[in-house]
Amino acid sequence: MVRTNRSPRLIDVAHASGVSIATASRALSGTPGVSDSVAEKVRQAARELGYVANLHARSLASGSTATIGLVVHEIGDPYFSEIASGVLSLAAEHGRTVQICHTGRDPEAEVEQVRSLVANRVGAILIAGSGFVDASVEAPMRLEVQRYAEAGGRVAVVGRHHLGVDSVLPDNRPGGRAVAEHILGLGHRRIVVVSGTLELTTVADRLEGVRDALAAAGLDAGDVPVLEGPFTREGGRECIRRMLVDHPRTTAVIALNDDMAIGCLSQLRSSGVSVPGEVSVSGFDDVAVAQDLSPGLTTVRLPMAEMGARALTLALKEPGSRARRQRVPAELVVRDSTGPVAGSV
Amino acid sequence: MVRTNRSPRLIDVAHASGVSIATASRALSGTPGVSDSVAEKVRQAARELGYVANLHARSLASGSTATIGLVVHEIGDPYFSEIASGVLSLAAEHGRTVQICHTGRDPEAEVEQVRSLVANRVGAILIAGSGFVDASVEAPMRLEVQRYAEAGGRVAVVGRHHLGVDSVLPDNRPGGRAVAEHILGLGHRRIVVVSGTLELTTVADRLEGVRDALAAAGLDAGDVPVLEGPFTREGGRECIRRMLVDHPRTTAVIALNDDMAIGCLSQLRSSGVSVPGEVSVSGFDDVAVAQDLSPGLTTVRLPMAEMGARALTLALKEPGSRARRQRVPAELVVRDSTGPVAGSV
DNA sequence: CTCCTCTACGAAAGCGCTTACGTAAGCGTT
DNA sequence: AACGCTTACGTAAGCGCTTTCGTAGAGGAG
Repeated sequence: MVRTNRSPRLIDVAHASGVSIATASRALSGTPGVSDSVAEKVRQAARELGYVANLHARSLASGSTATIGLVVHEIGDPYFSEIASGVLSLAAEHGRTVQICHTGRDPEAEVEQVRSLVANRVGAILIAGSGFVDASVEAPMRLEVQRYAEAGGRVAVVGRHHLGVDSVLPDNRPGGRAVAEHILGLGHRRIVVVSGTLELTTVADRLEGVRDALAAAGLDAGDVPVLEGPFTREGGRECIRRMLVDHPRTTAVIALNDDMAIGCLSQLRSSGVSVPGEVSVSGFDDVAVAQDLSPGLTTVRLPMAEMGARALTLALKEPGSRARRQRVPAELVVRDSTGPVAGSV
Repeated sequence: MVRTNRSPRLIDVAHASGVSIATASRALSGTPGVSDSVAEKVRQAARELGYVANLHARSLASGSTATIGLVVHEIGDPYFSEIASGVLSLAAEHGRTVQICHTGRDPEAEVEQVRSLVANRVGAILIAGSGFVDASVEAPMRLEVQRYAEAGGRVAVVGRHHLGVDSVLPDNRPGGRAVAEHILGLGHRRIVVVSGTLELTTVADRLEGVRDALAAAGLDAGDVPVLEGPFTREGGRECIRRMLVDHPRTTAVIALNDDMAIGCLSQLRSSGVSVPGEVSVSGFDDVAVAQDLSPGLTTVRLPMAEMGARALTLALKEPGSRARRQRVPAELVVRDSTGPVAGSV
């Protein structure tokens, strides 16, 4: 902490405005019990002195913090940085500061980070990013979060269930179904799903949706190979390489997030496969660049920034008697990366 | 703050290990003056109780914080989120937490945010993002930062000069020169620069570099129009629209960041102009998607994450007697969005 | 054996705020 | 006029730590 030469304290403001420190505190924090005239006098004095409350002292005394903690998998990933953007903007409006940590999708690091946020007595914790299908992996996190919540802490998650707290949940399954229907509607039948690790609930849910559509179209799940790779651009490239070898006659690729889809486009281009001429590609998320790719990426739009903001809103609200769930609609956005199956043109 | 039912306090640890609270404090924070045997006993007790120090109390008492503040223009922007990623990762290694704020490139909001970080007594402040050419716009920021630094606060900036503090500075000018030379080397002479507002020093520096190259090639600055727009994808699109009307014979576009370049590619494609066939396009920054665009974007690589990490390192170091500057090399990365001028093939 | 120097520890004073509690004044009742 | 109620403010007790200062005991020097 900077011992700013003479950083004014509350007592200085109190003296300057001729009131007690208690009254000054009340006036500045808007606690009732101060006449308007006195309150204004205090605020004036504070302004003139350039007084700003010491956050730590305030937190220590009041037992509450204006800081909210945000845990993401990787802040450099557009999906998360857009969520963070929504959180930061809304938090700023509420005069709250945001402490961000990223975990590199490591479940242990995740628990670690949450623990440290709890220790730092943040006012609320926001957790963004998929959970894990495997309950035993998810358990420590769930425990930590529950303990915090039961002790009165506020938690909200985005894109994650099974944690027993308020959540903002994108329609992953309906979204998956929607893209798949779109692809099927274009006549594609030799389809491949390019997927992140099936350990992630997000992946599982989206895949579920895709399978719903396939089943509805009378396709067997076995007819549609699922290529699994890292949930990143590189993962997308890798899956396409495998696809070109193992499933060369594929006409459509359903990638389960935009990152992978971008990798798919990249690798298909390098391999001289035209999109959507020979192979159609779809993504999921609608990250900002999706529309500027060439071809523009057909994908499912998730309002990431809004999701972040809504999670914060939930966390800031009085806790309900039970965990609230807000569904966020996923909207199919058709662009140029998908087209009718080649033979059918 | 969560009044965790029985969140153990230092005094609990002290009692449990049969020492005074002072000794317990010293043992846990590693302050000398405690025998090894006692220290170990205390640590053991702390572990058993699940004790974690209250950050606010510690900060209040000690006058220093483990939190570092990071100010960026817009966290949703890949340039900044990649910098943030570097900062977060390194901070985690040092056991420091990071508070991020974004300002929407609004100089006033920027000062505001810095002020609030100062008020919150963060341990160090990192500021990422271009400054403003206009000294009068930059002055309040400079003042705030200087005041903080003089009071002993640690500040480091990335991609920004004129603030009189430690800085990590990408080679914007040499980088600008390098791309421009590359474009010129391909035979282009009817060139347009697509630029963010010239108010930004980053833009000005890169443009300077471009002009260096043009001059060296015997071109007059007047021969190369500079189209100014928002420093975003949409800005890039907008500039291309103007270019197609006002400078229809252009064969190469030098965009001063990747975001704009991506917008340029997008608009050129919509307008049916082939890249690099009819028009070459280059960017600047090498954000992660640049390589996955179609065509892959020729650009200038800046190691954003590393820049963030280096700024943090500077801020964590003992302050030097004078402001340190670290130059970060900018490396030309040639991909497919640039090619020889059409007629010359 | 006394004096002095270290070392290891405890007592207690804050850090800058919030807030429970006390009190004096103002006002309406009866 | 006495009583209670409300409002507006002051007093002071912490919040959970760090750190200064003081002291007891061990050990060495004389």
